[in-house]
Amino acid sequence: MDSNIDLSELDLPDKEKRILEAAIQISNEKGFSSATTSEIAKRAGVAEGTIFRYFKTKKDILHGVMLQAIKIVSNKVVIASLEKIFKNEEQKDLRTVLKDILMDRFNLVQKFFPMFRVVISEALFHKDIRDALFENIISKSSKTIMPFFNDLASKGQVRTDIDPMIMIRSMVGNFFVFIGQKMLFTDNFKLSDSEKEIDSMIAVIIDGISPQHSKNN
Amino acid sequence: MDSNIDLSELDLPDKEKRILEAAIQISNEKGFSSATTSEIAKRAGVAEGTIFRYFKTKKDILHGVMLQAIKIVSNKVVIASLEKIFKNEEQKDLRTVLKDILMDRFNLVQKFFPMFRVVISEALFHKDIRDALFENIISKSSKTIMPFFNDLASKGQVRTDIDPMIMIRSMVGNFFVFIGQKMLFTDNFKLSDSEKEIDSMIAVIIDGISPQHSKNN
Amino acid sequence: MDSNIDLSELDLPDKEKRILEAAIQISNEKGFSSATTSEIAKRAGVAEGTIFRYFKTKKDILHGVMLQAIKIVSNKVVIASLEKIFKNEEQKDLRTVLKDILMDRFNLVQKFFPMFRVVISEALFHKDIRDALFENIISKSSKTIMPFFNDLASKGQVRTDIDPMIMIRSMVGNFFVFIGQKMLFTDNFKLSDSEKEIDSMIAVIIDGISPQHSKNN
Amino acid sequence: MDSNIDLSELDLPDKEKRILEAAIQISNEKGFSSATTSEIAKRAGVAEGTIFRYFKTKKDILHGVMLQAIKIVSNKVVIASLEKIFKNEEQKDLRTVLKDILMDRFNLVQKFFPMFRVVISEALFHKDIRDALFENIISKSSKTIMPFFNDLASKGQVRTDIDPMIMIRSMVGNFFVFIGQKMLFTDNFKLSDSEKEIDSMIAVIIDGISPQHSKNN
DNA sequence: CATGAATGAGGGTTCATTCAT
DNA sequence: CATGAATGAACCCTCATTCAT
Repeated sequence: MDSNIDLSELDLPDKEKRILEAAIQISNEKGFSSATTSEIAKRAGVAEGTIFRYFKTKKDILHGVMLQAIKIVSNKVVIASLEKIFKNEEQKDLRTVLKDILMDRFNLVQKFFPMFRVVISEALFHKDIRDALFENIISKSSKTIMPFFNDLASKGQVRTDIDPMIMIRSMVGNFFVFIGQKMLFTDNFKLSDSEKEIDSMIAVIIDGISPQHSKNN
Repeated sequence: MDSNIDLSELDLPDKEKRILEAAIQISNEKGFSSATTSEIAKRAGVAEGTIFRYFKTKKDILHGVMLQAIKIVSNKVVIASLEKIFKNEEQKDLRTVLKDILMDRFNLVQKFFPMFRVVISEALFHKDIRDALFENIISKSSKTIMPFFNDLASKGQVRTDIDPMIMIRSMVGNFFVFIGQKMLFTDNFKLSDSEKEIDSMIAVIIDGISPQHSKNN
Repeated sequence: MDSNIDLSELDLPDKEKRILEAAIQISNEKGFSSATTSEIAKRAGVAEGTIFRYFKTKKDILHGVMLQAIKIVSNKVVIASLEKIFKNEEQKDLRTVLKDILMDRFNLVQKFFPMFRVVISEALFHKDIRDALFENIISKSSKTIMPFFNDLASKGQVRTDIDPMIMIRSMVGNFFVFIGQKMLFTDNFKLSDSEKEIDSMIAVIIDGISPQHSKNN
Repeated sequence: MDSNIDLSELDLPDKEKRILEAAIQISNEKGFSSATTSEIAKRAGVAEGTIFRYFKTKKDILHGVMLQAIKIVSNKVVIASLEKIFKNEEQKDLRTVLKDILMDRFNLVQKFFPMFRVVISEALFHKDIRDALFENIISKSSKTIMPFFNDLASKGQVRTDIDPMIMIRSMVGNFFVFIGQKMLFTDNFKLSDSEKEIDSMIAVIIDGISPQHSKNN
């Protein structure tokens, strides 16, 4: 879990990037409020004063992290999602599409886990972070996924008797518990080792925990 | 979210209890590392020095909180669970049993949410907390639930083609996302308003997101 | 100018007194904003943190100083003034009364010069300090002195064709310039050396700078 | 009190002038030690580094200000004073001459009040500033005013039984207290509103506070 | 056992000054 | 000459911890 966050693809001054990376790294190790600006500066290889040229207050570093998280999610998670999905949905069935998406998302979350850990831990206590999370990520993602779900529904691939929100939540819930278990409770986790587990998980998402006799014929 | 944690049923010196309650309350509001011993003392109605009679360091307060959380979960969640389940399983079907359990669990989590929020936020960063969580709660719960699941399986009420762990995870995942959404993103949430939502959720857990035509006949 | 302010007669906790004294001493040497809390603590013989048990912020130390200055002025300058004046006015003429008062006041200001220097320098820039100065000292003193002046007027000892305020200002002006010159521009000033100067000054206050031929006969 | 100090008549590089003006303005608002080089630079419209091309250290800015103050006083206050006085003294009596001078001086001090406030506040604490003040302004002014006073004395217009220094001090004292009251304790002060007050003040300076019956006949 | 005054290390932040561009 | 990013010492202030009462 050495948190080599790579913000290099972002268009930021070198030092600002290094400060953000250092902040994420250290916050990932001990939580944002336990990360000191002095340590962040040291890890970033800048003077402590330099931090405050780029971020007015320590809290603003966190906002900077959030902003990057939002950008990454917007660019990579949501938009890339759509493309992948719409390329695939014609040829493949729901099971395969879901697997593609989840595997991809797992890789992404794994890569940005330090960042997400920080954001989540802060969201637990600060409404403003939660609001940013909601407005920029959750509601945006919802708006993107909804049409896809409606499309699936119209093709008879998902239930129509249930609010799509709740089905999405099922996927998200499975996803997060899986992630949490792997990242927090499993040492040296490798996604490739878990393919079977993911298949099973998708099976449960799609068909539930009830016996399958009636369904599969 | 006014966090009236009540530790009164626990066998602790009055002051220790009040310190723990105060620590939970304040940590619930701003996170443990942002809670100061001075504020905890004030809220607990004791002198600051008194805290250090009961807890060698501030971190030990957290361990105290963990310990209580573990006791509560052991006593209430796991054991009470079993009793309820085993009383009911003969008469009721899976759907009803699940709903009973979940509703009860929701109420519990809601009541102890402050404590859980603190534990979770700390577990995000401290392996020792995670280990305590795992050994005392997760693995214990697993051991308790597994036989029940096996029993369900033998009665043909749940799938046998899937590792029970993964099915449990599905339930847990749905549970946590629901809890998270309600407690963190919904103002003035009341569980009673959500019964329909819970029914749908259970439907998805049991039958998945795929269309139900073949299944229900 | 070694500023041995002595607040011992004031009813304050020992440490608070020492902090105030140290703050006055150091501010007297370099100005309040150049005095650091670390140096104040060192001079007061307390830990830096101790300062903040007694004064919430550094600025509050200044308010503390102001408060003491106001108390001293209220108790010593204004009230004692009155007593002295009313004891003497029957027997002595204006010249003697003025001299008594001024000499006494000079001694006092000299003793509390460090404190006054700090207050004045802050008053130059901060309206709130000026307001405190005005309400607690200036207007209070005015109210005390005015009746005395009116009394003098009714006895034909001072002019009635001029607003008493302006006459008081003349005394105050002479007083301050004298003080300023002695304390700031004269090394090792001793008041006793200046008696003749004070006599002359009083002569000018009373009779002005115009030739005295017509007057003295 | 918007401190539009205008140093334009001085022979200085444009940027140096702007830096000095900005320094005076800001120091006038919050005191020199609370004025930051960054704010001075911003107000002057130059880069922060540029300040240090013209002034080796921040303290040197203050010396620069002092120097300008001295020049202004030398040029305007003292020299112009003389001219005015010597032009008028033949035709007018002491009262009128004094009024002319004071009114003119008031206008000047008002205009340069920001600069004076800074100089005075610094002089309170720094002997080197006091020394500069003394050598360049006080003693110079004295030397200029003394002959004028002697001249007045020889014409029987001022007392001869009193050290002229003390009479001058009376004028200066009245002057400063008046200025202080108007500039620091009066909102939106306009000199023109105070003509009567100034007349009274001059009356007190000239004739003192004692009753005038004997004198005026 | 309980207190809370006292501590001082270390927190976030500011700012005069430097120097590569 | 002018710039402004970078610096780091020093600032004010907080807080877990101690200890005399």
